[in-house]
Amino acid sequence: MPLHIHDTLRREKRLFEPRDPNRVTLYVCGPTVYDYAHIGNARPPVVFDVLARLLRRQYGADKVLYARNVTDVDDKINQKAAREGVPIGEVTARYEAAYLADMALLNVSPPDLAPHVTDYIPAIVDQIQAIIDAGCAYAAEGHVLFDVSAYPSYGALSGRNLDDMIAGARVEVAPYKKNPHDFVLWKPSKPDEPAWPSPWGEGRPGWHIECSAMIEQTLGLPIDIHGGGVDLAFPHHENEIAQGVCAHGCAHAENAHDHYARYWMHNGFLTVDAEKMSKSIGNVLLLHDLVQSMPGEVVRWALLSAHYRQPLDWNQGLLEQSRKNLDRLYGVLRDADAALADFDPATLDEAELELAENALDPVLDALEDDLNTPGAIAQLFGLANALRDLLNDGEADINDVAMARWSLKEAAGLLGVLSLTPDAWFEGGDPALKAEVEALLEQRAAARAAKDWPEADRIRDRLNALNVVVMDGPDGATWRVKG
RNA sequence: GGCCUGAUGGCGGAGCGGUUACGCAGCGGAUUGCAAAUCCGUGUAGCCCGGUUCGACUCCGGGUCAGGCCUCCA
Repeated sequence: MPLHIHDTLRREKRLFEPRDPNRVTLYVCGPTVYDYAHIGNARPPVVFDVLARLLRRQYGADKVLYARNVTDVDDKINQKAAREGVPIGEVTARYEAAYLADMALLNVSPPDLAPHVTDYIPAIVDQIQAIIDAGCAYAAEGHVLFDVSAYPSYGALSGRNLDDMIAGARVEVAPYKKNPHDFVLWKPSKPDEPAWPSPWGEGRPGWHIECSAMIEQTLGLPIDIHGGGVDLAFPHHENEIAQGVCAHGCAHAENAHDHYARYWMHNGFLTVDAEKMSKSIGNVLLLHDLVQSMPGEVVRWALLSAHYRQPLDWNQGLLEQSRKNLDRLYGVLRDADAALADFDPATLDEAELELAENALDPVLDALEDDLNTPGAIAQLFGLANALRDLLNDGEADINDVAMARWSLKEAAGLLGVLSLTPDAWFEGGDPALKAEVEALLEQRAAARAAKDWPEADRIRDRLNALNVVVMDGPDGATWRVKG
């Protein structure tokens, strides 16, 4: 089944057809680097990382161009820098570095492009000028404002019309706006704020223009897929469309919005213990903290355990279950690796490799159905169970085991999980602990050989105190840290 | 007020007009010095009211409830 994507704008699942299969373009709104990312911020990069993996598999790694911007101009950044008394660049560099490090722990592949707003000011100024020249924006009191009345399709993405919004408006309107929903493209900076020269005076870009300008500059319009969180659909993405379309004089074109992006994908919100994350409730969970206390794959698995458009509740149960799911898969992998210790992969022939490849189909089918990651996970268990059956079958052909193991790893790679060795997963990656545990296991092996069960159990208790579970097997004991 | 989602077994969570989702947990058993892992077996669903249909968890209408956006939050 070819890839289908639920398009927010058309509100239906559509067959994905790139504009150019040799150059598939994907843009996702990235972080504003003024603080550590919270767990909700991690959902889009993980979800769209899976999409990027899928696209690369289908169109070729070098045919996909994935851009995720870094917003390094923002009032919150200015406030943070002012409060700390440091230059703005110090704040943005610090949090961008933390963001990238945390993303790496989640096994998120770096996007092909990570444009920074500060590197694209000329492109932004050019696009604003083009919008003015098209008659869709006006300068007023040092600001440049987009004139929503000049773009008839305004509201197509979020399903609103201007009349309804005016009726429901409860925000005070700036006096220089012609229409309450006109929004800022460029705004003047105070002396202590970052500023760049422009035809309208020293200032800085508004919130929405950065994305449309960087998209045009780096990917070219229209792009294939634009992604982000649902909350960005309005006003951010709505405004991006208006800017991108109008900068190209397409304000009155039929299906004008198609001149900006061909498919829109929005991930659902994340709650914490069934409540919205908010600073007033005090339940904001920082990704940076989470990845200190648990493997990144657990976080990643949890984020992928629900369909991306569904809401996801972040809670202890979800994390425990994610951990257990991964334990199960890594357990099969560990046993398979033991069975394949002396196996030479070169003995697999073409036909066998093709069979192993075909085994991925159920997983691909799920992902191609609007990125159904829970479905893909179910199929991953199918592959793991098939591998387990082979391992339990004394008669099984070792080549079949190797093929099944390959399929499982490959499928997991599409989701970006099972990237560690089973030992690294179970042993937790702490060399000091590993040395201590192995010393104790040697003593215990001696005690067991002498059938000194009380001593063996005393050692098990000591290991237990180290948060370690011992598993006695026919070839000696293996161990794992408890979840 | 406007717009938009969703409601599935003890829990998480999918697909599907008729056939086991999947995982976790539970229960019974096998195996095990103990334990873990593994294996076998097993129970539990589809918010409410109508309609369409031979047949609906799945389609349609109405209701109830929950959540989101309309405030430079992913």
